[in-house]
Amino acid sequence: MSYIAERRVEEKERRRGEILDAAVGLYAEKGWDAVTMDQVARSARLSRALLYVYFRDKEELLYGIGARALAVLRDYFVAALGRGGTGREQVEAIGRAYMAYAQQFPHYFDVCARFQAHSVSPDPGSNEGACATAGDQAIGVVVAAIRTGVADGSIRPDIGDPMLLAVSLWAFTHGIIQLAMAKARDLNRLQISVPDFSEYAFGLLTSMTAAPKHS
Amino acid sequence: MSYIAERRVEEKERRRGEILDAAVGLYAEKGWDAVTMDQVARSARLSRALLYVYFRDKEELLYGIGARALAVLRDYFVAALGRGGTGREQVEAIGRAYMAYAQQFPHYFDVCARFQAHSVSPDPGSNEGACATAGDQAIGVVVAAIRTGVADGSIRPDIGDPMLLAVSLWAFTHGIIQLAMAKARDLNRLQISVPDFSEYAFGLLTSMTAAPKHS
DNA sequence: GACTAGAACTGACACAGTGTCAATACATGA
DNA sequence: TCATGTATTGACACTGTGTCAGTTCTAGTC
Repeated sequence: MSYIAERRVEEKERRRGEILDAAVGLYAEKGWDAVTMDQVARSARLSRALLYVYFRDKEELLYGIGARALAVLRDYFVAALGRGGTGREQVEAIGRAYMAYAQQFPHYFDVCARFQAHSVSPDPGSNEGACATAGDQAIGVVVAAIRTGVADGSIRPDIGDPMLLAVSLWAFTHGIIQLAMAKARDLNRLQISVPDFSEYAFGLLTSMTAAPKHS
Repeated sequence: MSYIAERRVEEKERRRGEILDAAVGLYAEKGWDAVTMDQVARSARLSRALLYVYFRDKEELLYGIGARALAVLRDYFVAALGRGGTGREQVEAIGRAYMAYAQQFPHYFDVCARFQAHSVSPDPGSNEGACATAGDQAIGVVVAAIRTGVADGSIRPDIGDPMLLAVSLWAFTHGIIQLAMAKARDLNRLQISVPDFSEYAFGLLTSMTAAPKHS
């Protein structure tokens, strides 16, 4: 009796995943605005109307993708934690992980950018909650690395609230990547190569948190 | 004979301006995505079809608004130049001008954010050219302030290419404002007040360019 | 093995918005 | 007055979204 119900739930979950797969694939291929629900339905081999059973509307589907994107990002951050020795190196590794992530999954970064730019709707029951949770976890990883750095002396002790620093670094790094990804053409017009810019800006960032040599 | 043609051109320009006025008003009121060409037409008191004589499509209209937005931003930057004594103070004043601008004209900042995020189409004949020009002028103001600062010793001399620093500062500041404007709710959830965050992050930025006390 | 309740699924519809075009109104100069 | 070109519009075709009544499928009941 409840075997069945259980399997039903599983299959529903699996299908939900298939829809997301299809949507992500199309997103990566042509960008979100150019993706139609009909294409998603075809790609997932089901009728368009059924999509609306699984996702209230197109935006809800985007939130579903966002939850995935942020979960992957969090995993990248966690993996970066292991790469650095000192806390400061960990923070730097997280920053580089964000850049690598954006290069590897431009469409995921695009979702992040959308969330960064637009205020999320205050509907707590939906996929948006999953986004917020994954986002909080990601920022939590940064905070942990900062705390480590302050404790081991690799980060200036006067940085104040680690959460404030974490959010600031996030904003900065996000700004770098966004500009580097979207404005390659314009940067070149200003005689700037994209890797040069990224390295330069990132160098500025890391120098910011360094503990002074002679305390 | 050419009196007439001249007046015609003027009137066309004026009407173009009226359309932009209407579009900007609606943009400020409800956000770009919710603005329809029909609303713009009604607001400017002409038929929808005529809009397409003045602007190839809705995106072209957005570029028109963008050109305005960036021109206003450039003027803010220029005005800020006069406020600071040293070059470093000028740079800081420009940053604060950007923040004030975003607060005063959220819709204009929104346009800037759109351009920051999405690559511009490579069509050189259109309004997009005006955007690029105004943008270049704005960044030029920052570069000038940085040069002043390096010359008068208020900015560290080892900052490298002023253009690189200018673009980096732009990216950082933009990142701060974007997060502060869109994520007020989330910041509060993380126990962070928006003004605190802005001041903190901005402080980090300004400390970055400071010349060392004992060179 | 029929019967049924409910879940999964779909075709067809209504609606909203964009961009286009043939046709009309208008103004100017001959 | 007419001819010519410009300004303007109503109506249309098209695309995409979200909804819903109705059909198909499936597990449980007798």
